[in-house]
Amino acid sequence: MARTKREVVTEFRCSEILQSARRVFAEKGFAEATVDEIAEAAGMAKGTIYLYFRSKSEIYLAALKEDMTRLHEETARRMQAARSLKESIRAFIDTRIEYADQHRDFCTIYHSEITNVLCNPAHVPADLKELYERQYQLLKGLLDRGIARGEIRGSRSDLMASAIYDVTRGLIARRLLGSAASPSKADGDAIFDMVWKGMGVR
Amino acid sequence: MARTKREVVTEFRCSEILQSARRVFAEKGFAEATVDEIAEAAGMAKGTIYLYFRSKSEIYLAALKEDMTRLHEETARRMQAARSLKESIRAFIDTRIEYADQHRDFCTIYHSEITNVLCNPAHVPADLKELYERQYQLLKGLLDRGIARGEIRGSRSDLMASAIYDVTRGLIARRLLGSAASPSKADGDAIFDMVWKGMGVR
Amino acid sequence: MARTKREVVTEFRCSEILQSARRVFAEKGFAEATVDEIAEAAGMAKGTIYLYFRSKSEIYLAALKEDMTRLHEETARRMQAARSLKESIRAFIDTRIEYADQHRDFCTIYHSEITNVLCNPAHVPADLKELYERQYQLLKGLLDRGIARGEIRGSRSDLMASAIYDVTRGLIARRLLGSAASPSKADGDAIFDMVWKGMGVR
Amino acid sequence: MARTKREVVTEFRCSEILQSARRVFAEKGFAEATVDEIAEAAGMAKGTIYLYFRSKSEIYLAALKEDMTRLHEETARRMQAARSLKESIRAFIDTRIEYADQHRDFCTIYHSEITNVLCNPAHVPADLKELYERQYQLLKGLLDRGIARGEIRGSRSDLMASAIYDVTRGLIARRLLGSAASPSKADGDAIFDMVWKGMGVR
DNA sequence: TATGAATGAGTCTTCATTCAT
DNA sequence: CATGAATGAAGACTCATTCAT
Repeated sequence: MARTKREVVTEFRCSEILQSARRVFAEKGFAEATVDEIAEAAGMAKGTIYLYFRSKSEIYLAALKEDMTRLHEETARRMQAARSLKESIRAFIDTRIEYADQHRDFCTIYHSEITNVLCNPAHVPADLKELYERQYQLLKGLLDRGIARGEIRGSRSDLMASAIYDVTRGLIARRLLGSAASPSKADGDAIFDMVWKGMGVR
Repeated sequence: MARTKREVVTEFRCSEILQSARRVFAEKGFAEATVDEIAEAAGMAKGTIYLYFRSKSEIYLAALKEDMTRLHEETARRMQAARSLKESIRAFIDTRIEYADQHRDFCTIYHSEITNVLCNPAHVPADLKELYERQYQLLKGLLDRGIARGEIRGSRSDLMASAIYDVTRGLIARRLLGSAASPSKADGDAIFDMVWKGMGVR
Repeated sequence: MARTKREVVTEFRCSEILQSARRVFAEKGFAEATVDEIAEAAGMAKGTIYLYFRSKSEIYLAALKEDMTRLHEETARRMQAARSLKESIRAFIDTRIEYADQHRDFCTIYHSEITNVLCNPAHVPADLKELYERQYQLLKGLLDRGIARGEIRGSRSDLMASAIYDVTRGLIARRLLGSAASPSKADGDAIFDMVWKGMGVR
Repeated sequence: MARTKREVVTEFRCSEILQSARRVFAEKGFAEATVDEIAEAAGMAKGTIYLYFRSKSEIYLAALKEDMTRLHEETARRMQAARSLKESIRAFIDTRIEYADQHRDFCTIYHSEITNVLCNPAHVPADLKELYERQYQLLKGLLDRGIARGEIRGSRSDLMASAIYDVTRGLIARRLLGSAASPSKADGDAIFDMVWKGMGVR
């Protein structure tokens, strides 16, 4: 039970740090952010940070990983709850838009980093790549099944999955910017409509 | 005329520097790249770099701007040469895929930076934002005209333009990764097919 | 009597700490050793260390002092038990070789520190210097008496004492290294033989 | 020729740095010395130091190595110039005493470090160990030849060499301390006398 | 008394930028 | 114009020491 208490404290500290780190990284980017700033944002001394994380990189990665995992889980959950191919794709798009609206800092970091997954894969740790890949497979697997069942006419499930992913990602980025003042529902509708038609269903 | 000679030399030096800078920035990213490396890659002394550019940032921005301008011009030229809405969109996609295949370094940098245009607009200089905006308007204007002419059914030209942009961008990123071994023609076809259907033409 | 109990506990704790400290300091040297390591080696929390010692330095010094005192006492005891000048010098050498074989950690620290007594006397606390001086006087006094009695021809008891001390010290250092696989007896014999002849006795 | 000029400057800078480093390291020891202090002592900015040396350790080692090499060369030269075994040993002792009187900083560092060669050989770079070994071999080789020629009676040339080395080292250390106000000649005489008699010559 | 989380001063090292040659 | 040595500000990380529990 004493063990549990320590664990609770540790977890709390870590999440405080990660929360502050997200803010700072989102605002400044990885390179410009300093550990001092993160510590100050978290209301603790720099040394304390190093009790919970080994390095600045580790903080960054941990923050990203935590959020990506949450996003993945939520996306997967809602896609599984869907009754049809259509609903499932819709769930993918909606989950992400909503998550982005609720975790703006995460999205800023995420979009920067995902660019690197694609552009400099050598510098990206394996577990992050895997998290990215899993998201993609969520869609690709769905589309493959749709193709197998004859629901979708096309053959390039890879490009379709990527396209859905990319369009959603772009929409979110623009919403973050504030340029898209439209309600998420309207944007999601429009995006989905395009995607759905683009897939040439039935 | 003496003036002209100097200008020619200056221009030549600048382009040498920018060329090397692209290589280095593409490989290491902005933060990890050092001016020393750029100088060495350009075969000149570090001090010389500062005769032509005021700072590391300025080099970065100049390289990016030059390429974006070229890409924009080429895209605009080929879109104007197109005979129809369909051909014009196809031209947008193809130009970019081809340009990316020929200027891999640029694309790596470009994708990183465009993410920032969207995510941290405050840190991005106005002229870069404008270049980005112009690309987007190339598409949006086209679509608006298509809608006005009744060729396209939908109403959200903004989202359509973004979607075309994003899907193309995503495709290019994946091709850079080498994952897309397929010929650019096939990928372009597939992407265009989706986009075209997604727009609900006629 | 309650007082005594506390004292016993305190003494026990201190000696636990000093024992671990010796191991750590011997392995890493003063600067590289951390209080954390000492605490861990002693099986207690870092804070506990500070209940018994004011600082890392103090631990170091206490460990050294304790051992030097013991060594001094043992040396003095055996020298006093000796029947002759010859036996007495032999006792000095043998005691030290044996002590070193039994307390390797101490010797490592001791040799490092004694160097400083000689090289940077300003940084060495007075009581340590005094302990060093006492060892030296043990020899010097003996030799002075030998000279007075006409047993030794030479006049520089200071240099003789130092030489005996230094040769013994060097031998021990090399034995610690493991390079001297020869039995301590043989090494002691050889050293003593040189020293004895070198003193020009009779 | 331009090449030569740069080399000259580099060499000059390095020697400035090493000179200051010797002072600082001698006074504070390796761990307590800071690169800032060395830079200040050398009258240059901290960054400049790093143009010539990769790390604090490298400076330390370079300073030590340079001096040890010089000392070794001088010792070897004077021993070779000697006409007899006796003169040769005398040359060993005298060279070192004189060198120490002229390079007090070096000696302080040297004695600290040599202790580590013996106590923590694992932490000492190979080239330093080799320099130490060479000094020892200078003596041992000499003694082996003396034994072979029947000039020396004993058999333990290893212990004799060590003893000569250790006695000299101890004398120097004490002279550094200022405690030995006697002229180097007198001290050298006395030491040599002991050593010579101790060896049991003829 | 014992703990170990928290602190923050202190250090090495890097690198964009300047400037004397 | 070109050079590259010099600068020094800035930042990641460590660890002796403290103190609330």
